[in-house]
Amino acid sequence: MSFEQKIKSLYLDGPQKYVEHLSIDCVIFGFHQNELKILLLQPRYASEWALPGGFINRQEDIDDAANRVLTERTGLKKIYLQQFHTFGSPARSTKKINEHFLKNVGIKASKSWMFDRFVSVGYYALVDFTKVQPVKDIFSEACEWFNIHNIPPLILDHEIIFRYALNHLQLQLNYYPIGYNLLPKKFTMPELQKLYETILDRQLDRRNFHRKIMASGILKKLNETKKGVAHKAPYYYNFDLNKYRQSTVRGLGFDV
Amino acid sequence: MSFEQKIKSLYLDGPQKYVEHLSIDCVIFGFHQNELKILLLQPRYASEWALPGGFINRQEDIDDAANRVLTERTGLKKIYLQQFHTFGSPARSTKKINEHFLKNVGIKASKSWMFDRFVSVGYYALVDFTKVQPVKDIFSEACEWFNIHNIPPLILDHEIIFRYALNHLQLQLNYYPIGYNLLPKKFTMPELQKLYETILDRQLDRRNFHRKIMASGILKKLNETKKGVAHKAPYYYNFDLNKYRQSTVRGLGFDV
DNA sequence: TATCATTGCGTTAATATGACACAATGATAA
DNA sequence: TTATCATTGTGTCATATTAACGCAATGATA
Repeated sequence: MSFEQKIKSLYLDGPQKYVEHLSIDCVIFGFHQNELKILLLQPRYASEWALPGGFINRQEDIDDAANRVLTERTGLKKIYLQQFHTFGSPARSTKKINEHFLKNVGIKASKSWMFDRFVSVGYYALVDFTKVQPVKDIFSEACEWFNIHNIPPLILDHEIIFRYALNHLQLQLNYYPIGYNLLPKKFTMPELQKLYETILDRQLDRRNFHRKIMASGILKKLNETKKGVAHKAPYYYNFDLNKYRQSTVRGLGFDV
Repeated sequence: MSFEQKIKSLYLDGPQKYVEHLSIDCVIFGFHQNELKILLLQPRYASEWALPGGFINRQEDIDDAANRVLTERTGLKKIYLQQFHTFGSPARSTKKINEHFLKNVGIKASKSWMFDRFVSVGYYALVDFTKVQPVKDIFSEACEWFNIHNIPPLILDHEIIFRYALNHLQLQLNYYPIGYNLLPKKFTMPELQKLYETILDRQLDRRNFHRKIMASGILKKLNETKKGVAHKAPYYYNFDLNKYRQSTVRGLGFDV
């Protein structure tokens, strides 16, 4: 199917395949070089960026739909995924953006389910940055990582959605261990600490962090140090998956 | 408009007024006689009960829709309301229940938006039990309070929705003060403690509870004791609304 | 007037937390 | 080869928080 055919089919016959008025938006977090990043798409013919999103197949669970979107954008399967909020302002319509897009593509459509209001279910995902191969969708001309402190202007209420996701992630940090999904198999203590600091957006005491995280029992110290590093070489650690999954960790007392 | 007309209009012309495939479900919590209760509806011609719910007007914010549903069922306005999760299994269809209902009412409708799959946004509300006047909706023949430990069989996934709401409320207790919406203007310390114990489903030490809750500064002790009570009369308290609203209280350290 | 379950206020020991000290490490540069 | 030095691993200590429990005051009831 040609690009034009795909677009036409989506705009005109979408309701045969998808649930109308409903969409998914995903905030995909990755951690790289001590920076927390999210994956954004740039829609064609638009100046603003957008969160990766998609629609829900008529016979599909919304969680599955979110997983599908994620796999499509990152190439990863079995991703850590968490629903956090549903956004349902009546102003949530991409009518203008869609019309602008269609005009540029050269397709005429006076009516479309895509012009309607959409209620969007927000999910956030934690992924291993190094394993992601960003893939743009049919509407987009770019798919890139952005540091969470340097987000470009976003369409609609996508910035609000992102803020909600980040806040949810920060609160989550108090109740569940995090890192398994964001870090490589083995990592150093300073790396893990940086991850926590980046998410919480504040400094933590190195020594107290070590004590707390070890007391939770979710880490196993490996008999191996990082090579080729200036100064004292830190040990590698990995997660004890059994304990990791059991532990609600009762947070680590890290408040936002 | 007659009952039959209303039903016909809803089933056949609903999409003109409401957003298809989308609904609201509300878990309405009330506290009475040291018991935490929720408000349930019994749909006509059905053996199982249901959470109060409704649809979203085409130009209505979903939060407003939830507020509307709540006001309709309880008569209360400006209720404490919190979105907690969205339920989107493709199995969420009330087709059979609807067909059974229509058959009993004597209305024929082979097709209806009401037979479709619904994605439902879950809200929970905290209300002052003593001020609620339960009002049943058009589908129902009863609207009653049930102790959360004695819930009758519920339709669809409504029990799961209730469990999610309760869990969310329990977690909330760690971060925000609760009680203003669930208790009368003035109340005693044992009453407040019972509320916390009921929500958390475990006993708390009377003296430690007193100390913690007073340390948070959200209570004002009134110069008045409860009358007509056996044994030592407890003092009345009320909430210091300013401090109540400011305080995230950093929980009271009450974990689930 | 004595009883007694309940309330209000207090104490203490155990534990958790925050702030900081210091030696060990090992690549880098003199 | 050796000194330098930023960084890591581990420990200490004062303070704050928490859990567990004691005891006198209250006031309706017997």
